[in-house]
Amino acid sequence: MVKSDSSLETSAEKRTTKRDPESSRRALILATLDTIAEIGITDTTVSKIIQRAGLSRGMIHLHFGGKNQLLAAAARSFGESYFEVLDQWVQGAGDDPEAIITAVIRADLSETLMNVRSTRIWHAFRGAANSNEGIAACSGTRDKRLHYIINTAFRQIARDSGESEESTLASDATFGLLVLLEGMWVDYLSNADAFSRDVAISIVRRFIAGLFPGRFS
Amino acid sequence: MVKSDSSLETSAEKRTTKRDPESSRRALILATLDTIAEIGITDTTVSKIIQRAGLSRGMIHLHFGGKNQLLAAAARSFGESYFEVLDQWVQGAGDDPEAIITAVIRADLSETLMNVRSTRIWHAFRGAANSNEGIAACSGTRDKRLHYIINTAFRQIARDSGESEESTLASDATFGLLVLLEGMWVDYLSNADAFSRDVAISIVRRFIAGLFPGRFS
DNA sequence: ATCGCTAATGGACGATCGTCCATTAAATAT
DNA sequence: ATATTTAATGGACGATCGTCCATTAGCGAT
Repeated sequence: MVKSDSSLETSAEKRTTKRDPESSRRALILATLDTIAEIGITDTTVSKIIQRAGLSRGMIHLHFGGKNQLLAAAARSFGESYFEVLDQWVQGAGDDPEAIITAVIRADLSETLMNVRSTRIWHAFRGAANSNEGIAACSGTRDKRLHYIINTAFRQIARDSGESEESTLASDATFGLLVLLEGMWVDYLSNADAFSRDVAISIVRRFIAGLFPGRFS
Repeated sequence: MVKSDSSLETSAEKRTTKRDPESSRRALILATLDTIAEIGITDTTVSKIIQRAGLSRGMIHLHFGGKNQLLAAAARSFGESYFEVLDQWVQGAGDDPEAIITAVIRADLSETLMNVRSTRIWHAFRGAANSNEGIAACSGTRDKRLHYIINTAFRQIARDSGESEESTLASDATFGLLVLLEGMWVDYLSNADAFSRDVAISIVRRFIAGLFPGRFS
């Protein structure tokens, strides 16, 4: 009711009228993420954010209640965007667990998800999670979701390979893959130019192949 | 001449007189690192640092020229401390390259090097490296040194295994190990309680074992 | 046309930021 | 004992921080 009120609504996007709180919220979150990516979370101030968004000072307090809550909302939005893309790759992989794992790896290391902007933002939120509970919550949520997707697939692979359901193989593979992907993001962050996605994918797959002989070619 | 001036000098450490610039510098760096570990680099201010160090405001400008230079000095000090410990483990491993790799893994994942304080500090400096050149320089230095140690050992292992000197095996193993260790630090940072050093070591060794059949048991 | 609601504005506020410097005090040299 | 040197002090400074609120302005309802 907040969204689809006006009589006629064009297909693409809203008309740019002066009163659009939803649009303002999105603009503030986007400006926050861009500012963090560009100058770091330490130098991301209220003034810089509203300047980039082209809005007035009071908007942050009005729509989010304060800077910290805006940061938390931005972290949540960023995490959701990540899974929107990831889920698409996973759904495209079908039901085969090996294909799912491959899709997760390819997605996580793709230009769409792993780039200068996103690695900087993610790194910043990771650090801020220690002192901002809102950020910590959604940071943990992302980890849990990713963990679940990967672990489910590995457990099925282990089961298909004759391992007992509760074998440590699946949990070891899950842990190793998550750590490897996290490390890739850090490596990309500190040296994006020298980073090769193909090599990265190859390395990750070779690690998994060591745990599941015959799989992951 | 600044250090060994006074006539008699006790063996252990300096007397705690009121004038000791070297001691003041160390106190400021230590207070900086502790503050970053405790409340994050974003909230680490000049006031908090000098309060923790028990010194006066002017000391930072006097000894380092400003806050940014103090941060850079703290990053350098932190990196040096890391290698002091790592080098000890490596030297204790002797000349066997496989033992050297094992030592690097055990050292990097040891309580001494990987703990709540150090992972928080390292994560903060990684993020700050994007906007502070001094930090970026010493951050890159650490990576280069670690890369060199690991790569040298892997190349020798590859050579002993009959691979050609310039095979990609060694560089792949180096890349994979570094990424894995970096990922472990991130994983520890976001969930120190659930982290198991033994499992971590096992995972890392299993990855390497997949690249060098018969080695790393 | 008027009213009511609320998104939006932008300046005021006290607090705190990092820097700088006049001053004090401790150690050394004369 | 006195002078010189320099580590150390702590307050002043303007800038900027995040928050808040009195006010304006856009939109639907009456």
